[in-house]
Amino acid sequence: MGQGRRHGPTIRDVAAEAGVSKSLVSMVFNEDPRVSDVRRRLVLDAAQRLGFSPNWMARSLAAGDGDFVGVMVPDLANPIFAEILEGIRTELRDAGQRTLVSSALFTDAGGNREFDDRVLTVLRDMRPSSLVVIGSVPSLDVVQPLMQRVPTVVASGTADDLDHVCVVRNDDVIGIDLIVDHLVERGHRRIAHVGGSGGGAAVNRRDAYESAMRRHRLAEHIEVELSDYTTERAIEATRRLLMRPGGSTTGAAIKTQVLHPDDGHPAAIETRALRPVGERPTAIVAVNDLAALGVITAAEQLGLRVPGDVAVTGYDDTALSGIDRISLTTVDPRNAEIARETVRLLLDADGPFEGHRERLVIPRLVVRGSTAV
Amino acid sequence: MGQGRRHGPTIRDVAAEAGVSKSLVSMVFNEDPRVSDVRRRLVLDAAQRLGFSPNWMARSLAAGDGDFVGVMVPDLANPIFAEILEGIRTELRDAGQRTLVSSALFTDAGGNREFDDRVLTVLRDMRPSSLVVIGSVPSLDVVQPLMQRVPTVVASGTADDLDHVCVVRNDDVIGIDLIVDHLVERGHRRIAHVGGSGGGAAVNRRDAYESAMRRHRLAEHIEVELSDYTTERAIEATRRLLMRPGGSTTGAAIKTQVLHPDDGHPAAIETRALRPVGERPTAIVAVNDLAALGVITAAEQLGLRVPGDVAVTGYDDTALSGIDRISLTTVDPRNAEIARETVRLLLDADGPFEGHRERLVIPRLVVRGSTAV
DNA sequence: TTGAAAGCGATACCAG
DNA sequence: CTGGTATCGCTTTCAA
Repeated sequence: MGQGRRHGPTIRDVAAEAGVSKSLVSMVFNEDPRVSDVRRRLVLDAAQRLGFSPNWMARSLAAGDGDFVGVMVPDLANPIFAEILEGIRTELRDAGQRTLVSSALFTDAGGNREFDDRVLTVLRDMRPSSLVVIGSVPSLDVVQPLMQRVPTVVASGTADDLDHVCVVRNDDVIGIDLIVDHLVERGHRRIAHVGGSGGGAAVNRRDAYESAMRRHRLAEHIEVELSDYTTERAIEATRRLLMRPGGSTTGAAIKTQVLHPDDGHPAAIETRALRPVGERPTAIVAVNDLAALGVITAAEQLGLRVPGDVAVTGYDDTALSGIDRISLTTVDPRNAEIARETVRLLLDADGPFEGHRERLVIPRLVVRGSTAV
Repeated sequence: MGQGRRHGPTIRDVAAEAGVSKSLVSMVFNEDPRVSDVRRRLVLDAAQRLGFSPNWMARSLAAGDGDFVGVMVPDLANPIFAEILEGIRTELRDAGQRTLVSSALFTDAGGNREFDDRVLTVLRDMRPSSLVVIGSVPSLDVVQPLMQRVPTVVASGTADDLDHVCVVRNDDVIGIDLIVDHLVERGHRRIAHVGGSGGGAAVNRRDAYESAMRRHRLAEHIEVELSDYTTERAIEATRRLLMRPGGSTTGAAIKTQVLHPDDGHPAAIETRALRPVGERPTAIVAVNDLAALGVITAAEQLGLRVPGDVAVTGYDDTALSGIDRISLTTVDPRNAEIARETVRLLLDADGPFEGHRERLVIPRLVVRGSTAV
């Protein structure tokens, strides 16, 4: 029977306890200005006594609006998204807004990362008053119905051509320009790029790299070795980049120690051909910090010194790059600013966005040891 | 009026479209075995045509049970929690369970990390059929009412004395034992510890360190310098540990370059007193990888080589420790196993847990360069 | 089997 | 300010 008070007190209980009507209780918890202070205290005390707190589901269901900002972070593994998340959450809280954040990624049997669209379903049903997506979502069209109803902003991700969305991200063109300018200034001419694959920012950065090179009249030295955002792919790409194509023995033959991944001891000695100094890039621009790490690792395994023989740059200014032993020159995308702008847009909006807008934050160069002269 | 189809199709629409009653539609979506195949197809087709999907809130509200596992991750900034989360999500999915994960932390104006208990409210209202907390929550008592209703497990965190909870974590005593045994085996006797503060695992690990030292009859060399899990605190602790107390000049005077955090260039030269070799620890056990990084950084800034002058160990086996330039000997807490065990407990439970249980996973030593001989 | 009616917990509108 | 009533979208008896 309904007697079993299985789920805590309801407004009816509070109303009874306070000796008022259920409507009054509802109004009190909705901060309706029309209730008298006396009544308010009466209700609040009763609620306190009963340990009552309004049921959020029932509220959204009835009101047709959950009155909170829904935040989706597909990829929690990426520390920069966690950073942006905290920024947004903080800004939102300062603005007196409630937030509900949810993750949506999992790894399947094959080790592939998949997207759980049920999370979107829940979010939709909860009727958030606005939506934030941090990073890129595999299939943003699942959110499409939601985006048409509430203002939606994608922070630090891409959502090409998608309507009713505002994208806030750092300006990759400026960031890469800063990097290339810096390298050129330090005397580099043979500047290569490791990246270009993995979607979103990767393409922007690759294009920006090529433009910057042309701007410096270094078009002939443009060289892109494909890699995604991971250290592993970057290691492979860098090996391709630094060694003679096809492993030919024309270049200077060098010994390379391949370290065993588990114990750090030499597992094998490779003798392969490095590209000769005159043909080899003296600087490598990686698509992000993680990839830059791969570049450094690969270069050093090939016996090259960083930055002595080859300079390396990253992107994102993750905690990693600030470590003494890494000391990576990189670009700070200014995530705090991205978070701030995201929240500002959300608060200013009083309805779904029209068309597709973009808001670019100006990044900043962070010079460290990996490009020292 | 209600005509504005503001929120997508409902079961009523589907019922009308299919020419059946709303109840039937509900039963179909709840996989009630009593509906005939003909009717089922009829309903399913109609739903398909209308793009209908059942509203999760309304369902939880009416059914009094959301039929999903609620996962809370207070601290998304820590990569090991993200790792466990993905593991749990994957296991749960393989078991055919829906998951809703939510974060609950934000940084306030003062830079302190605060806990947003409203998230717990939502979770409670959604009526999850079970609950997972990844890591430690500041105030677990907020969840208390929930824990009494549904099976709750804390993965990789602590919840001392808390009732109706099962804790799954790695066995810190075994982990630290492995570390200390390894160091002793490599000839170290003056082994110090950096950690002990920050709650939860920190205390366990400190105690385990002291026990292990005593077991090896090295009680006289026990030395703990307080630090939490962060690189910054660890740097400070390590400086205290390696320098003469009070900055006296009795020890060998050495020059230390303090690098400017922004550009990696020397900002100042400190001349302070290092503890003499005979008194200084030859190995430092850090509470976790991040702290170990601080230990390495501080040691090297003081002119010591790692592992040449001092060996360093971490804990957690984060991606960081595997990097060539870091190559940190550490302990793998076997997060995948923790995730697996967590889900197993949840699925086996058919009601809230009784008392306070703990499930310990046996960790594994990962030897790398930072303790090389 | 199926369909009608009574909630789940709260909001919203209405006349009193 | 008050109650009563309709509603939100779905589940769940319980007759038919």
